[in-house]
Amino acid sequence: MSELFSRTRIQILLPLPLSGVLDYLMPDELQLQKGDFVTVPLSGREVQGVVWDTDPENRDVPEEKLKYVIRKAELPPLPESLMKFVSWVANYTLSPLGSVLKMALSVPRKFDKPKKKILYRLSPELPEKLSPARTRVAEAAVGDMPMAVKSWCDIAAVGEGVVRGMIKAGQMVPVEVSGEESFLKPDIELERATLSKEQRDAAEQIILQQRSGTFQAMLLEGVTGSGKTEVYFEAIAEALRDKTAQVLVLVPEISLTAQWLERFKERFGSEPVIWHSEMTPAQRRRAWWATICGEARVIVGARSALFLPLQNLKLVIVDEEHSTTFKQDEGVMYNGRDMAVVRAMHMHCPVVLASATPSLETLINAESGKYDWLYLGERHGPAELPQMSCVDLKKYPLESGSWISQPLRMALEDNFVKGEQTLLYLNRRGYAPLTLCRSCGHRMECPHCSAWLVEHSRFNKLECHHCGFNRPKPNICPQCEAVDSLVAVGPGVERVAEEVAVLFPDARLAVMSSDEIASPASLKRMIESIERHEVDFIIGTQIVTKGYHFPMLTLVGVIDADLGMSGADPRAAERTWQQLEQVAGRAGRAEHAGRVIFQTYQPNHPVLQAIVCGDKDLFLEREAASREAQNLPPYGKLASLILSGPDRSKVVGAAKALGSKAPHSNDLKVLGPVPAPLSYLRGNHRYRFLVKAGTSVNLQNEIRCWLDLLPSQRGVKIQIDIDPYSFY
DNA sequence: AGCACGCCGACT
DNA sequence: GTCGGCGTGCTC
Repeated sequence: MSELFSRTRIQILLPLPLSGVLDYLMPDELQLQKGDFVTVPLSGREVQGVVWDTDPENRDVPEEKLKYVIRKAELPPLPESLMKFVSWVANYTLSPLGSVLKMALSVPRKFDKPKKKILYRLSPELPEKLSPARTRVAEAAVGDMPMAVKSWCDIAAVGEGVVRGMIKAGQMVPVEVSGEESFLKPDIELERATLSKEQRDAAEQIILQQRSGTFQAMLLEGVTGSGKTEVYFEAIAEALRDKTAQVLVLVPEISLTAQWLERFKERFGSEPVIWHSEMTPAQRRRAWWATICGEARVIVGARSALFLPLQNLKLVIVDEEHSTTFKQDEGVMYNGRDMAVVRAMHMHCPVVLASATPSLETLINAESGKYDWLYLGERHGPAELPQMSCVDLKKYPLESGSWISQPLRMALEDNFVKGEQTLLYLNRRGYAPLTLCRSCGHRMECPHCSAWLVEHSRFNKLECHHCGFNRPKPNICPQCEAVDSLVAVGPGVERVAEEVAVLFPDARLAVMSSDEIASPASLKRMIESIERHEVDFIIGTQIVTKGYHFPMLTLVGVIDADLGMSGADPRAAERTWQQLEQVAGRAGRAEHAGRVIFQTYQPNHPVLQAIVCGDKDLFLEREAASREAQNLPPYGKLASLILSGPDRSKVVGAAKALGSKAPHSNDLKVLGPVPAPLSYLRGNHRYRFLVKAGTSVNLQNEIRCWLDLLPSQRGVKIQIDIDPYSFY
């Protein structure tokens, strides 16, 4: 009987943490193809998924278990290139396939047809005379394209009342459209910035590559202010001459790119489509639809934008490619910069990695010729760097409770007297990183993590920077009950600010850290205040390295240049270099010459030496040699495995069992298990393995086989991080 | 991710 | 004796 009906199996991938597809039956009335969006039953509920395969011969699951697909969504299918990319990322990161799919489908109500909307366009019969505001609206029109009231207000820079008034007067007429409101098209014919010869050459190379329709990674290197953005804007404009081409621009933190968006708007007449995780459901939906329909031409986004259903991707840009924010450190752990290269490879288009301080990985790829290398600005020879020097803290010891050495203090004074701005850089939030009982030696630690609680004097609180736990600062030691015995040890930006306030009672101070800056708007306010020279001393964490220029800033003091130069992180030196270089780049941008003073206990450390002589090549050479000697990325492959769980003995047991089965060969070493650098985090005990392998080893396969030797232990979670950036 | 199944404490 | 806590495990 059942043979009379064709019971065709198809394989559906659901956006759930499942490692593979589930089989379903295809109803006769539906012709389902790979990539189609469908709704299927799953243990009593309805779930949306994607047809991943249509192999009717696949018979692993008994037929009586199979259920029918409920319906097909009216939606363009998931592009095959995105399916390929999802599979690739799952395989590379050792994540469940469904978890990766979830990143591509993280859009609410995407299956509902967009509902009808009323937009407005100019009436064909406009009166001769219009008020100035209404004239602006009339002139802002793009052809006779209908737009929402809000869009009219934005592009004409008028209030909503003006547009509403015109509607009432019949000067604008309503148009009913189905679907989401369109995004404005970028206008590639607008007048462009005049490019230097060097910029034109770089842009030309990207354009040639882009036209050839083949994959190529390209490093676009140039100091801040050298015009990298104009170069790739030019390439974007050229790519958009193809009327269906899409361009993807990845940026480290979309919330910090207001200036970038301004420049884009100036060049292309409208804002690009934006994508990041903090968007509202309605915004996400609109951007996602515009992307899958091919209407979105330029998409700017955080790393998750890589998983958008782009139809005709012709160019990928990764701005600030050295930024570690491209690395996702939870869930599916991927590096947005590296995955952008893979995405471009699948799409047969070039990818441009832009930075003033490229990552060592990218530089080595450029040096070996694997990536094309485009420079802006003289890279060799004498650079116009600020005058840099070290203060050896062994020679000029700090007084107790003071973090500013005598030579630095004199420089601060000198600069203050001259009426110029000074930045004090310390990458440590809060008041003090450690609170200690003077009478019993008790350290205030987080109850959920093996980490000290950081004092935040503004709120009189102690806070854990790893899990967010916080408590009021006690007056009595919780251990020995001594009264008023708790003392702050070590500096944070708040404490340095306190010291500056004592040294310079008349000076105007600004503390810049993520604690002070709650929103992009408050950041903007602070930057403008600094630009207006309403501040004499800026005391800031790495938030100040994010590419602002303060023309009146002529002195930078680095409170602790040794921070982050020790420890197990193979990229610590490089990161320190990039941060110090970016901080140094803040000094003396305009006509004022700048100075940078580094306080250090290790004035002979190669990183500092290289920075102080301004010898970037020397530093990179040394750093590359050191990584090569240790077989670390990019000369070797690295993965971290973290076992964690609330029961310490279970975690240790599982780690030992796993350790005894660890693979070993000439080309692959497993180190560990050892307690992870934060051996207790958010209530979980953590043990870590590091897997180091040669570049020819298939690291993922080795780890898969290794983990398959043992059944998964309940109560113990295994986290795999391929090419880890975080060593906590 | 949901949702059911399942095995131990405070209620009518 | 039941209601319900959320730990574990499966979903085609």
